[in-house]
Amino acid sequence: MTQIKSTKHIREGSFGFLIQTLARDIDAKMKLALKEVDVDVKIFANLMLLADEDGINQRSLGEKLNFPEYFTSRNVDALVEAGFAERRPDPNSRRSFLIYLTEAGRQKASELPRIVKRVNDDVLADLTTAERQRVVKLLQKAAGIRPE
Amino acid sequence: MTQIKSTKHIREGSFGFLIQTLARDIDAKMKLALKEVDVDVKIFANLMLLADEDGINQRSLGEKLNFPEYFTSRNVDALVEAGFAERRPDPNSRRSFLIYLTEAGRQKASELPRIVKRVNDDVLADLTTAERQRVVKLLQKAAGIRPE
DNA sequence: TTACAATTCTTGTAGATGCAAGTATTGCGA
DNA sequence: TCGCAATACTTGCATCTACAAGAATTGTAA
Repeated sequence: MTQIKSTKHIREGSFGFLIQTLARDIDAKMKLALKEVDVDVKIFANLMLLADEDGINQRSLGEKLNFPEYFTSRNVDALVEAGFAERRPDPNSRRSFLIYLTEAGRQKASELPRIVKRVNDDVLADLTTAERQRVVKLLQKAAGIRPE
Repeated sequence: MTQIKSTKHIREGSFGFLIQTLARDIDAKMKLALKEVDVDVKIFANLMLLADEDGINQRSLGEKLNFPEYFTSRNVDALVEAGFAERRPDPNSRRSFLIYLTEAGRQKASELPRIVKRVNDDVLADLTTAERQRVVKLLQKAAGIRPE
């Protein structure tokens, strides 16, 4: 018998539904894992990015993470408050700040990659290594990221 | 030269980061698309599911969508308020309701699949048909959904 | 039957998020 | 150089979300 186009079928075959379901799941798992190192999930992405490249302004920080401006603004507030980063005046413009990690921030950031890896491995437990690589490549393509 | 393990590399190769980025993007697009048919993104998943299978209680509605209970409770509130569904007493238990779509709800639900399809197609524009099928299969596997 | 646990649903509350409006600064064309 | 648009960032507010606690009902075991 041919497959009925039930909404269940549509839903579970929907890229969007799958993404949303996985996003919720990953978010909860990250939250939990980040508790171990006392990092709020809210600031974690910023912290990792700054470890790689600080001395940038908030706008470009946000752009690199696909975060809206107001979000970055508040995230930097939280980073500063946690003692992980500081805003320094931009010598080229008085309307922007350059964000630098503190030593504490850099230290904390170094603990994050293993957390990320663990959560990813957990979520992808049912996939083989080859499948993981394939799905990441496909998602990069969908997200408009070209692998270097 | 070998690839440096920059956080940028880790981030963009991270399943979690990709999922979160895509989730945000899809959510925004769905919100926009659903405005055309005057449906809040909050209730849209419930509406679609109920079109396929109503007369179930809130608990199983939530389970099918991987939504927590409190979320379903408020979603049904919204559905009822919008005139798309009604709570009827469960003949088997006074502590649960069975949720049924109204005619308006059923009518509205019938407009949704094409919206879902359009947004999915938009997000997946850069992927071939074969690639789309592959990524959906892989995500289903990661989400623990077995294709029938 | 009685007491206690489990089920089903709701709600209070704190914090997160998104939008739009606001401030300050800079760039640029007339 | 004057005025207006663009840039960079912040904030108020309404809404949403997560968590935990609560209320009503039902199941169960002694």
